[in-house]
Amino acid sequence: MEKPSFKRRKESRPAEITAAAIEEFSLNGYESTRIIDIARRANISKGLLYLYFKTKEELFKSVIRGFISPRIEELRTSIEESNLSAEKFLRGPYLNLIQQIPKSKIKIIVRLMIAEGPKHPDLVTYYWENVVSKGLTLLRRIINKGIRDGEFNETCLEKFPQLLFSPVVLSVIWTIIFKNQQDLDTDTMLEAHVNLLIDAITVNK
Amino acid sequence: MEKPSFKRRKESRPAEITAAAIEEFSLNGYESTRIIDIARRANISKGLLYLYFKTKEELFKSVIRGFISPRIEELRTSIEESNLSAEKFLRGPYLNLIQQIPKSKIKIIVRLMIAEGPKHPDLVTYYWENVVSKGLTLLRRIINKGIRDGEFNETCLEKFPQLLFSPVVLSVIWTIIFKNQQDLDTDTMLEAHVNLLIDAITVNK
DNA sequence: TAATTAAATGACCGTAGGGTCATTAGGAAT
DNA sequence: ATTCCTAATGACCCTACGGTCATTTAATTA
Repeated sequence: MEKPSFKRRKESRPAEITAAAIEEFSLNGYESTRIIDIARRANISKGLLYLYFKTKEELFKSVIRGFISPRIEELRTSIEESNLSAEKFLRGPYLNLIQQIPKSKIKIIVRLMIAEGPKHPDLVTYYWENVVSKGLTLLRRIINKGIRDGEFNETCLEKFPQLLFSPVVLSVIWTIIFKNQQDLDTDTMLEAHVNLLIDAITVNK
Repeated sequence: MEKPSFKRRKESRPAEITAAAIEEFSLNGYESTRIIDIARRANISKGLLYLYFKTKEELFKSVIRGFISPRIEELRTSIEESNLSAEKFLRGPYLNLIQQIPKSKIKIIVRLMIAEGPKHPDLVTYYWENVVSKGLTLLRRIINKGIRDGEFNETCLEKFPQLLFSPVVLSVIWTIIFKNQQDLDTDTMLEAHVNLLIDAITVNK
């Protein structure tokens, strides 16, 4: 086992820096995070960080984008590769996916988008195009399939697929803000929500 | 019409300062808001602001509390003073109340709590005790009334009253972040949501 | 092993902004 | 009118931090 040389590792630096940065940004938000803290966490000097990232803002954007991008294909394939009925899909893979979110680091992104979004409009655009609008489209596709197949009634869920997702947003925010006040069993709550909505839109037998 | 004297108005200063502060904080969040900007908006000098508020942090907390408190009685009375059936209450006063939220300035508070909460835990405690836990209790009361009266099935909504509220959270965040990407008809969406949930939990005839 | 390259350092700079305080001036009392 | 009190001012202090750059030092080449 060789002890790591802390010198001359041009290739691995950017990844180490962004990894350190997401930790720090998630702890303190954008403004309160100091470059020197990120550098120290990455075991490098401040100057070296500026060799790889021109400004704090550029580093921030790079962090957000790098964090979101890997998740997107994951989401798309999970949705597209299934041949389940709409109801089975919602109760299975979809429920499973949204149950992961409040436990994953994605919630950091949600908080940062809310807190810093208004000051970084191009980040919002990126997030919209790569996550939100794609997600909405996929949800809408599922609902429509259910309607076509006679499983679901004509429903306003097709107009507002957000309603399928809204408790995820609440869960994420809850776990960020109120974890010291009251725990929330997000797994059970999200399952309950999916059940309720399916009950509401399923064609009566 | 007398032109206002900008001198010696000890009584009205604090209110003027907090009014200016909420504007600035809602524009930029806590860290990025400069004291001098708040002072200028209130037409006073920086020194005078510090005569009424010892620190930026104290001013911030005062702003949040001052903004929330007036809404609380409003909420409580709206809920307690009604003798409607549970279903009628949800479709009427409750829907009406939540439809106001994404259009009101309350969303500023939501954003600030998410962005700054982790750094101001006593504010979170205040918000929890005065808004969230009270709201949950009241919602649970309505659901239970519906069950007792035979309107609703035994339902997990009683365990997770948050589900009745979650699209409000989504709406608020949506209107803050994505207003430049895509408008959301929150009135219609919230109505659709209440309808769906009531459909799901109403006892079959 | 000497020369060369570029990765890495950290002292330093400039500025922004929270907070202070000596001074000014409005208004009340006599 | 004179005196006094205190609301109000804004110049100033000080620290924090984003960003720079001359210098050092690890690897590479000959």
